[in-house]
Amino acid sequence: MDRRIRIKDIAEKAGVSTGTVDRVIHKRGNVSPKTKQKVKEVMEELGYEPNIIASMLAYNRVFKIAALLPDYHIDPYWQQPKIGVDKAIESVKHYGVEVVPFYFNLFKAEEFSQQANKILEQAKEFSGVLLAPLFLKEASELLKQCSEKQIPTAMINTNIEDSESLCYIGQDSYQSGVLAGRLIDFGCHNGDTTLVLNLAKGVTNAKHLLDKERGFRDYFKRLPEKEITVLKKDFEDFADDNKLSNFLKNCFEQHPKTTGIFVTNSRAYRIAKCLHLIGKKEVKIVGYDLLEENLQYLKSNDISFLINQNPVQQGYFGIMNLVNHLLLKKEIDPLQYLPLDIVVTENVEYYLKRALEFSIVV
Amino acid sequence: MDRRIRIKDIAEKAGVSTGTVDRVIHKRGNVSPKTKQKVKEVMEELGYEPNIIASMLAYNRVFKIAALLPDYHIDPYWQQPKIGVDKAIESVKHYGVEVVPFYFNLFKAEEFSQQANKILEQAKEFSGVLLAPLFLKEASELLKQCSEKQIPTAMINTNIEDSESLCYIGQDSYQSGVLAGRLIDFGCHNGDTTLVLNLAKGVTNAKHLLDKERGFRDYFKRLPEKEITVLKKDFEDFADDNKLSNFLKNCFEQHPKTTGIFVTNSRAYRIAKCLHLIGKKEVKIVGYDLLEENLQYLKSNDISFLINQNPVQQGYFGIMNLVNHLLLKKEIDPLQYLPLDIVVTENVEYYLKRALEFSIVV
DNA sequence: AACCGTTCCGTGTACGCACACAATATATTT
DNA sequence: AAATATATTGTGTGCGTACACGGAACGGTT
Repeated sequence: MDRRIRIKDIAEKAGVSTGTVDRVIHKRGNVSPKTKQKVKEVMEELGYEPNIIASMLAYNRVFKIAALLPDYHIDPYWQQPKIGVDKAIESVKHYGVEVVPFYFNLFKAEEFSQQANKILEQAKEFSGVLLAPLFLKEASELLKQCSEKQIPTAMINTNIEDSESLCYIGQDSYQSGVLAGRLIDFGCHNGDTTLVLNLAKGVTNAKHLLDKERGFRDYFKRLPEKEITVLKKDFEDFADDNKLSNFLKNCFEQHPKTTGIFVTNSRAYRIAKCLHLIGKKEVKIVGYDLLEENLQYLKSNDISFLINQNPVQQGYFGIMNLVNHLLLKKEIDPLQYLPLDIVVTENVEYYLKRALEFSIVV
Repeated sequence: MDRRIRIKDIAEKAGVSTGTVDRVIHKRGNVSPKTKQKVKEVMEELGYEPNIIASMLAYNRVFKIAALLPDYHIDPYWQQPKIGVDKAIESVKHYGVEVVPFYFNLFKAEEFSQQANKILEQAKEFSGVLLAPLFLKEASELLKQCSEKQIPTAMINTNIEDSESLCYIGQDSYQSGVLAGRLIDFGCHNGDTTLVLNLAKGVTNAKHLLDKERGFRDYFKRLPEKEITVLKKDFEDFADDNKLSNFLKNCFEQHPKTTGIFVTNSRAYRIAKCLHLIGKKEVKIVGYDLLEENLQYLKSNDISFLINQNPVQQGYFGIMNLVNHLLLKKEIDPLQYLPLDIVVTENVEYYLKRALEFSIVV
């Protein structure tokens, strides 16, 4: 009855061959302006929509995508984007998509560059690149090179603005800071102090961390009824119980009215543990990410809230956007903010389950 | 090199024709036990995985799915699952999937039955049924009939347990009640009263509403440090400002220490409006769903929290699960709880955006 | 041995598109 | 005007699978 329009139908109606229609569709040139016009008209009139299935079958080529991500042996957080990437591969392997992972130590910019160069060396191999551009300078360079070579790139976790990247998938750092403010606020009283804590090696003034802090401060600035002091601290030796405990003790001595701590990355569990050690139980902690270590303390109510960065989805959508762009020629939204999920004991289970089962396949 | 194994490869290695392999794969019979065994062995050995793309192209048949949903003109909430359904259609239309909607008045069980019968009449047409089984008795009947006719069904919004349905996609009602308890608790003090309010026409003792209430009560039962009184009320004339306001006024007179109201469906905005009218500003409201009407009051802080039921995803995954089952023969998880998103002013934007852009296509 | 009915199996075509190659038309040069 | 280059168009094959059709093999009956 109302079967779908095929290339053949267009060809017949336009009085040309399917080859010519094909050339018009794929802009392969070698078509006279007149027939090109005619074909386009007929396509418009009949409302042609390509049959992707048949297209894919005939296309018969492998798309290789490079994925440049932090080594998840070094930071467990990065297992999660990898899970998402794997799910995506599973979903689209029928389309002949392959993903080649490249890992770097997330504390070493030079390793990032090294792996980036590896990718660039075999650039002809790759139809797209997924990356976590943790290092501004080094990542910008890679993005530039890819752009020159016409290789689309998708960024996750960290956004490098004004880059030529196809898209960024991740969270709105500023707004996640604002949200953290709101969450800390639930346990705050007038005159309290609250601490923004960055636990990281090396003084990483990464933009997304600064944005979080700014959002956090802005939340409290906009609060008319309460006066809250916001302090910002960095601490590098977060892996050492003693040092971290002492650091925290010091903080409380200097600022005894500290009632909330906002940990700007996934290491809130370190704080929860050390607060336990030094016997501070009433301090509210807000942190990021559903790591196993964090979940324990969330369940025991030592961590009040976790903000979920949806890392699995970041990996999944990163690949999917590249595929949609490359195979389906879809328009890609350059800025794709994922939701800022508020996670408490009562709803954590479902986020974990989703992260594992997440697969929309087809 | 390591190209994928085709039917042809198996045929050659097994010393038979592709037709025979095809018969084995599709269990069409007419294959001697011996060759059948041989073919299976070779498939196993070579690790055959069907090329879905080619399969779909050759299959060349239309899958019709019936979607039995409440009429969204009567309750705006139901626009959202429809959006999800439409997105799903968009994603899989290339596979020859068609969805035929059937709408019923969500306040009239007999309309549900009526539309269900329409579907059953043309049962041979449909390869699957998506439904929101709002009415236990009527829906059970439909599910039974479909099961007998071997038509897979997917349920959203409301779960009918022990039915023969392929899957349920929605939220865990009980746990969403628990979560609501936690959220109301943020603004509660010892000795306060809190109100569970069901705004619906007809005394719908739907199971999922009872579950919500039970979860809510259980949350407060488990609270050692506070003593909170939980009241449950139904009110039918929720569309009438005056009646609802009077009803609320009455409640506050009888229970002056009421500090929180848990609205068990998407009509929290009605309460927010009437609290405004009667000049009660300090009462916390927790409700469901990101309806336009609710969002206004969320932004003005008259509603404290909204729990997102992910209605768009319900529709989307409902269709997708049927497609995965029918086309890809995937194993389907019979119980798929979606996350219980806690929505506040600071993160609402991203949930709205996701609902609109949500589409994983491919 | 001829006939018939099963059971079993191979061949061929279609699905809609991509692309290589062949074929024709048109322009340019000699 | 012929020869050659170039632009334009048509044809055919392959992608991997599904399925209809027809043929071969086999067993049993007369």
